[in-house]
Amino acid sequence: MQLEINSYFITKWKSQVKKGLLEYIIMLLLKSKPCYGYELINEMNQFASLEIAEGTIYPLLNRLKKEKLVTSEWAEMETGIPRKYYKLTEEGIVHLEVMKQYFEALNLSITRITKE
Amino acid sequence: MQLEINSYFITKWKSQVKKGLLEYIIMLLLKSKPCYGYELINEMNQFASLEIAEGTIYPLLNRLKKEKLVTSEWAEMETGIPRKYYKLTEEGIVHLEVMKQYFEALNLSITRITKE
DNA sequence: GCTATGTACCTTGCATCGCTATGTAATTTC
DNA sequence: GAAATTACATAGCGATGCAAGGTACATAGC
Repeated sequence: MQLEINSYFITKWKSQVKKGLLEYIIMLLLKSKPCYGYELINEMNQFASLEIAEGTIYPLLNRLKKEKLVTSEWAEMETGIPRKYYKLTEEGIVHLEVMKQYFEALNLSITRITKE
Repeated sequence: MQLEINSYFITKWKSQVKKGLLEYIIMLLLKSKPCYGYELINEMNQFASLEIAEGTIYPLLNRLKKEKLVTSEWAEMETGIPRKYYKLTEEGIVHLEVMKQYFEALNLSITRITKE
């Protein structure tokens, strides 16, 4: 008997893994350089092979802004549509550090369990 | 000016990180040995420093059972309250492998971005 | 015996957040 | 001038961790 993968389960799971981790990854990316929303979607896809929807990124960025972890600024382009650039605040950097510690500790535990 | 940590944000974030990762960690633990629900809470706390509530673990185990990724079996104890032991199925092992690949790839990306 | 604590299971309802779907508007390409 | 791309935004749905509440039995201390 062939064991089949329940792709519905896996798809659902992947989407759940993104919850929280997305916020972390976005903040990591914003720490290295300010980005605009549409750009982040491409960066995520390229660097992390993570497909994310526009309906995910814009609410997320607004949440981070409301929490004062990022600031945004419109940038008029010489050519093309105006872009809203997001930048990590000092507070964002401090929070990112806490998140990093948590994630790395968690990650270590997972690695340990995996190798058991 | 002192930069304060918004613990509410961090608490919320940690809870979000657990979404999805919890399912993965539980399955990893169950692969190494069959466990009962109450035991998993302690194992999680000990091995992963992850505090999880009972209202989290029992619905999660039932979901996994419904998806046929685990089976359960009552074990009458010589002494003490009966326990419901959960065990990863063959299907569960195969799914866990897919999840492992996804998580490790994601993890690699995060490491890369962090060091950028 | 009786109370408190611990073990072990379960369920209801809320809050959060990724995603689909949809919309707007400007720009670029053919 | 039609189609595709860039770039933003929002409403509503679905999935899931958690607080809160419940049941039932076991054990330890008084």
